[in-house]
Amino acid sequence: MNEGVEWAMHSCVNLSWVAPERAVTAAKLAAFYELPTAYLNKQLQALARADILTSTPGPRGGFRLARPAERITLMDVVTAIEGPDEAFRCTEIRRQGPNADARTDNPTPCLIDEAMRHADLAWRRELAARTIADIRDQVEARAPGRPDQVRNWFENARV
Amino acid sequence: MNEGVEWAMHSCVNLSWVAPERAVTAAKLAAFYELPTAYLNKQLQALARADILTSTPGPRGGFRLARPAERITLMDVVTAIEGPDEAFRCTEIRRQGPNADARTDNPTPCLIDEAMRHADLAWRRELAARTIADIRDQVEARAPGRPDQVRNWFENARV
DNA sequence: GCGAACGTACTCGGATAAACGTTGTCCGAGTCACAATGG
DNA sequence: CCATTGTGACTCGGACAACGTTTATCCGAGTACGTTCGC
Repeated sequence: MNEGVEWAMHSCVNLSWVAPERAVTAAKLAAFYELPTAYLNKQLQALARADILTSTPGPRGGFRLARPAERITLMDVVTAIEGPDEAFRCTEIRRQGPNADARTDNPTPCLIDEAMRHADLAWRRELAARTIADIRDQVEARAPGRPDQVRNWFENARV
Repeated sequence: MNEGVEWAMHSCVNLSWVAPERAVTAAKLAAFYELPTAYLNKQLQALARADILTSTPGPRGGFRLARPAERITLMDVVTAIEGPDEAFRCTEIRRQGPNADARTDNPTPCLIDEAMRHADLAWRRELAARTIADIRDQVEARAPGRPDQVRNWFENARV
């Protein structure tokens, strides 16, 4: 799985602590975790394309959450970065070879594909059940000072 | 996800239809679906290393299931091919940067990692609940003649 | 005729290249803020 | 003093390389069978 998923999720949680009208630049988001700026920018663009973030160019520009953290699921973030395709892709090899199912219009689905999709669906269901707000709240419960710390650093840091 | 997973699963189902003492060569298993022989062989070796198949060299050699199909789960096959690592790997970026959690011995786990592992676990649970025998039985229910067809082809095919 | 040893062909097994996707980087287009200027 | 305009710097955005993993392939080590030779 793409490493950018981890970066994107942490960045979304951090963005959930800044004032809604304040935008944070990709450079600051990267500096926060010492990540390569240009590459994180690429991931943030993917989040913007998926309408998870909104991006504003120019001075005072940057990224901000496009909607409340309660409505951003981990599944949304994964889909934005990794793409909508599921991990297992059935290539229908049973249609090839000397013993291929004769009927090319065979309506019966590949049972292996079906089983893999079932598992994939369970995975997606779990991710769709957790939001950025859930993570944020749990962090706040363990470290009450964290929101202010993050907000202040983004406000004052000199990148 | 590795494409070999699909090949391995189909091959295991096919092997479940041959007599337990009859070994099938990698060449025949590959010809059945017109797959690249040498590369399928690589996947079969991985299955053998995971004790899912047993391999015997020399004439009349080949591969056979190491245990009844009822005791081979789809999870076993995926693990054998893809490796034991989970898809998402937490790199602990929260420990990096100016605002890193001060305590390096911080016992609190990364909550994002925890959520991803939870989803991964659900995925694994689904795959562990399905066996090669389940697939085999479902195929037989839909196509009663399939077992004989496969067995005979493996017996008589001239590769 | 029977048993054992030999040679042979066949199998897996791991070591070795090519292709694709991910990772990482760079510079240009667009935009907002600020400052200077004129009324 | 206030509105306007021009400048400038700052931001994202997509186009451009480098690395690593996956895909694909090949040849060698080992084995069981069939044959041959000796008794």
